Amino acid sequence: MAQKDTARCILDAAEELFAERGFAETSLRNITAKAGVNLAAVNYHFGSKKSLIQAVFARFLNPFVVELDKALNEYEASRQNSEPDLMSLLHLLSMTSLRSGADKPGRLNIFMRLLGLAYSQGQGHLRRFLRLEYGHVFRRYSELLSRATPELSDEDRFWRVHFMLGATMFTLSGVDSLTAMAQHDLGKSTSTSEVIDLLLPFLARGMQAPAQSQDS
Amino acid sequence: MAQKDTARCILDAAEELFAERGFAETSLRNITAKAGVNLAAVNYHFGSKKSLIQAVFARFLNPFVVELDKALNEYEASRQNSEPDLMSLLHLLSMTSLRSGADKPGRLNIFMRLLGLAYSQGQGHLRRFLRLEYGHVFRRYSELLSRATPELSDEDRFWRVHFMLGATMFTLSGVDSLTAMAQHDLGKSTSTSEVIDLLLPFLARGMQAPAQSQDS
DNA sequence: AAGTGTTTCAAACATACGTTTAAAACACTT
DNA sequence: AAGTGTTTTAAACGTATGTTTGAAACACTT
Repeated sequence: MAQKDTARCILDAAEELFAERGFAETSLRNITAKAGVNLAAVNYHFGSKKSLIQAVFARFLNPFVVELDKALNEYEASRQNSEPDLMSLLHLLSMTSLRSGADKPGRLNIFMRLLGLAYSQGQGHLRRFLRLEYGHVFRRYSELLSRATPELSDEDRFWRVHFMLGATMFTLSGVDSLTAMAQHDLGKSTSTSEVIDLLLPFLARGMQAPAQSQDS
Repeated sequence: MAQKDTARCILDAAEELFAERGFAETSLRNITAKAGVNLAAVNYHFGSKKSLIQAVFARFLNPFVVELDKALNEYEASRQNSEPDLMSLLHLLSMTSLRSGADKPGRLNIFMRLLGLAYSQGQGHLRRFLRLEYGHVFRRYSELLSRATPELSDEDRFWRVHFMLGATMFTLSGVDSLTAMAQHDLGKSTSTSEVIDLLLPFLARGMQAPAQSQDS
């Protein structure tokens, strides 16, 4: 399994194991055993475990931000005279995400789970890394999102963006377990892109809920 | 800080540290130091670190399910002739959650994080433990939720319930990081119950989005 | 006050971890 | 084929972890 490229084998194994068990619960020995490489290879190729974690993210995220940037360029060009629309922005993001993980099935799921772990587990270095490395594109998207929801206060928008993020991360990171449950409970299987089709209207409607003023 | 009851001191310290850093990243030495008790006390009183984690979990969940069951009794009694209403059901759940963790801030936070781990760990026995021990109350709530959203297909409802679950778990489990970000970005601090007040309309609106039929 | 069961304590235990090392194996130019 | 820079390897290092131990301290009945 290893012959091709040691660093790549390590990334593949690490990606899978991190998603299964979390960061702290996955040892370098687990990773190198699964990858079929020597224990020292991780430190040789990546320097440290921390850097390996960041590299796993970077491998997914680098192509993703390029794609997203391109998609945003097209989007802004095609809408130069009209304000951005929420549903189309969400659709743009989902399309870009699906396309970015397309080389390996389940990579989007894995990445979402990793992102969730990065938020929920300690890993302060990861959040700093993400913010520093990819902050620009996210801020650009965020700007469009603001213009697509001018009726929201900054506070409302901030929180609702994270509500969306939570719903999306949870759903996509656990899409395998969830589709299995859906299959069992409803007798109907659902693909990832179908799940996203169900998700987007939910998000858009939640986002567009009336602002929290005084109301029963 | 310890004199009163060693086991309780350990639970308090563990709860706080787990919430701050996660489980694997918190050592028994961290916990016992903070609790002001001897290192061996954890193993003496709880048997193992795993059992301590479950004990932290049970301390929140046992009163919670009792409270939820009571709240559902009252709810059903007061609405014997009318069908349940979505927003009031969500409100009931949030009130019960907040009340259950009211004696110490951050308790709801760690419970949500535990729940997230139970979901993200595909084969964790924690998840089976939950389903077996507390499944009845959750199934009862789920039944009411179905009656509150009769316009949804079983499939739509299944997925949207999990969208809600994801948004809620992510938000509340990371409420400390998120409020810190909000404080930094907006200069405004937000309490947990205020976050929930922002969350519920988002969830309710998403839940009530038009069903996904044939539409642009 | 002696006796008894419980709780605390300092110390040690075994294990697992991330990382380093120095030699060996390899790849590739000259 | 020798030389050179890169990669792989087995072994060891230092540290931190969860857990166990046996004696001391305590609480409480008799």
